[in-house]
Amino acid sequence: MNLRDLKYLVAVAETRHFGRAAERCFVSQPTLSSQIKKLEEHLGVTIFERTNRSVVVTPVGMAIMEHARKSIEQAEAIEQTARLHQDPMAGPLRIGSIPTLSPYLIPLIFQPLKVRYPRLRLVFSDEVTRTLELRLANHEIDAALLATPARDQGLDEIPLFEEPFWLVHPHNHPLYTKDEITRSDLKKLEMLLLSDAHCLSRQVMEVCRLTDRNLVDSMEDLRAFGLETLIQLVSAGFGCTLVPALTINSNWLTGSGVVARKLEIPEAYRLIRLVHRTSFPRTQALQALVQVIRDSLPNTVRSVGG
Amino acid sequence: MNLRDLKYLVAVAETRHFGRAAERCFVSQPTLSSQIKKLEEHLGVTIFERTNRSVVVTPVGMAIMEHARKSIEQAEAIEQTARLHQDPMAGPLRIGSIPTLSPYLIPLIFQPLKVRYPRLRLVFSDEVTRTLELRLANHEIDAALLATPARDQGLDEIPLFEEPFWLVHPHNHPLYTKDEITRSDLKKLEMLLLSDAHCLSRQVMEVCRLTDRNLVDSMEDLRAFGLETLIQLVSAGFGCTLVPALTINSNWLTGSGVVARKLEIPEAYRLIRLVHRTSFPRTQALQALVQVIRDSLPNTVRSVGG
DNA sequence: TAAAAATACTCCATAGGTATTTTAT
DNA sequence: ATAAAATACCTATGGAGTATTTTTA
Repeated sequence: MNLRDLKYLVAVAETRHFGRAAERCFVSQPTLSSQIKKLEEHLGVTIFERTNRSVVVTPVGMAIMEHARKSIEQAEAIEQTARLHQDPMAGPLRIGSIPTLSPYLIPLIFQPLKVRYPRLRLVFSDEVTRTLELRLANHEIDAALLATPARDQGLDEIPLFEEPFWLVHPHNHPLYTKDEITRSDLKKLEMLLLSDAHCLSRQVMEVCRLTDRNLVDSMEDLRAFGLETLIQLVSAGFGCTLVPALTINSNWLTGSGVVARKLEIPEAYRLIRLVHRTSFPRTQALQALVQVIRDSLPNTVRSVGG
Repeated sequence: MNLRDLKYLVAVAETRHFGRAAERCFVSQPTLSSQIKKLEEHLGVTIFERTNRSVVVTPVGMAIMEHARKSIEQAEAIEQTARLHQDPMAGPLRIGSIPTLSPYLIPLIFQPLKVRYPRLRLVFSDEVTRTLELRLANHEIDAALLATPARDQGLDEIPLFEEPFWLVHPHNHPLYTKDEITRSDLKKLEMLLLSDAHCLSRQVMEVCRLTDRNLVDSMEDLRAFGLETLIQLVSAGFGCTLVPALTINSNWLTGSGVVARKLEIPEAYRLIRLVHRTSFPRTQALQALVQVIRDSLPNTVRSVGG
C-alpha cells in the first residue's frame, strides 16, 4: 500500500468517476484503474461497485476511505510541519549560559535578536558549565555560552569575545588611591570567590595565583552562590573580588557602594565561546546568533574570531 | 513522500541506529540511509542529528514523527478493516422485501442464516416494490425480495420460488362446501384488495380477471394497508380475498375465523425473486442467501432455479 | 451506440542491492 | 582502530503511458 494509492481512492470516491479522478490526480485513467484494481486485490475487498454509468463506494470502501483520508491528512501535516521549519531562522533554538554571564549578556542580545530574526524562538537557560555540557550531550539544549573550552566529545566551539576581569573593592580600600592595579596588588588582597561549581572561581584563582590550599582556612565560609551576593560581601568589607567586565555596566554594581577597577594584567580575561554539538544541523541559526552577539558587545570586552 | 519512508523514519527514531532500523525494515542500511536522506532533502529539514556514535531525533523530527506514526496507523487500519471484510460471508448484507412476503419468509430463514453464516450481519427492511427498487439503485440496500421482475437498468434477478395464491373466505361462505375452487368461482366473489401500492393487489386482479373499472365503485373504501387488516375484513363478512401461500401457516390467519382454500388454477401464483444490482460484488453472499431460502421453504410453495 | 472502465503492452524512474569510502570517536 | 553512516554504481520492480478492447445502459 501507498499514499499515492490512497489519494487515488479518495479521488475516485469524491468524483465517482475514474476518468475525472485520474485527471485530478494528474495520471491517465488506465493508470488509476490498474492501481486501484491492484489495491483491491491486495486488500481482498471491493472498494468501488462500478458499472459504466456509476461508481459507488461499498460499505467496506467507506470504512477504508475514512482511514485513507486520515492517513493522507497526517502525511500532509508532515509537509506542512517541514515547511514551517524550513527556514533555519525559524523555530526554537535552546541556548544555555553560565550564571556569571547570562544576566549581563542576554539583555544585550535579546532585543536585537527579536528584531533581526522575529521567527527564531530563543529559549535561554542558566546552569553551571558541567550541567550545560551534559544538557548539550542529551540534546536538551542546542548550544551553550561557556567560559571554558568544549571538552566533551562531539562538541565544537565558536570563540566570541575576551572578557577581562575587573577588581571590585570597597570605597574605603587602600587601592582606591592607586592608579594601576597589577598582579602583585592582587596577591596581597583577601579574595572572595563563588562556589567552585562556577568556572569563574577557578579562573579568578588562576589570575591571582592562588591554590585550593590558600583558600581553605580563610574563605571556606564565604563561598557565595551568586555574583550579587559576592558584591554585597565586598561592600560589607569582607574582602575584594574579581568580576567579568560585562557586569560592571550593571546598575546593581554601581549602586552598592563598591568600586570596580580595570586591571593592568593583559592575560586576566576569560574567553566566552558558543559551544555546540558538531552534528547540530542548524549552523545558520548559530552563526546568526554569533553575529548578533558580536554586534551587541560593549567596548569593555574584545570581540574575537569572525 | 511515501508510507514506506515514514516507516523508515519511525524505525530509525525508535532504534536510534540506521543499521538496526534497516534490519527491522528488511532492507539494507544504504537503502534506508539514502531514502531518509532523500526525504530530508524533499522536506528541507533535518530529521535526525547523527554522528557515527549516535542518532537523535531533532525537534522538527519529533513533530514529524507524531504525524508519521498516525499516518502509518491509519494505513494499517485499512489493512485491518479489509481483513475483517475479506470473508464475503461476513459484514452487513442489507435485504429489503415486500410487506406481503417478509412477515412470513423472514422468520423461516432468520435462524438458519444465523447458524450457517454467523458473521453475516443481515439487515432486513420492509417496503413496497417501487421503494425497494429505488433503494437498490441508491445502494441503500443490497438486494430485494420481490414478486415482480427486475425492471430498472442495472438490476438482475435470481428466481427463488413460485408462491400460489390461496382463497380466504368466511366460515359461513357458500364455497365452504365446494371441494375445488376454480377461476369461475373467483369471478363471482366480492374481492377485497390491498392498497394498490402493493404488487399483490394487481396480481390478484389479474388472477381474477378484474380491471380498475371493476373495482372503483365497489371497493374504493375497502383498500386495506396490510394483510392482517384484510383478513379481519374478510372475517367481518365484507368479502373474500387471495393471499400468498406462505401466509396460511401463520397463527393469526387460522385464529381469525376464516377459511383458507387452495385454488385449482395452475397459473395463480407469484414468482418471488431476489433482485440485486448487476454490479453488486458480494455474489457469494447472495448465493448463500438464495440457498438458505430454498432450503427453508415449506411445501406449499414450489422452489425454482438453482 | 456511446461512454466508461478494463486490458495489453511498453518504458523508465526509482527503490533496493553490493561494494566501498568517509567520518568521528 | 573501529563502528557506523554516506557514497557510488548497478539491477529490477512496478508505476505510468498509449492504444485497444470489453462492457453495459
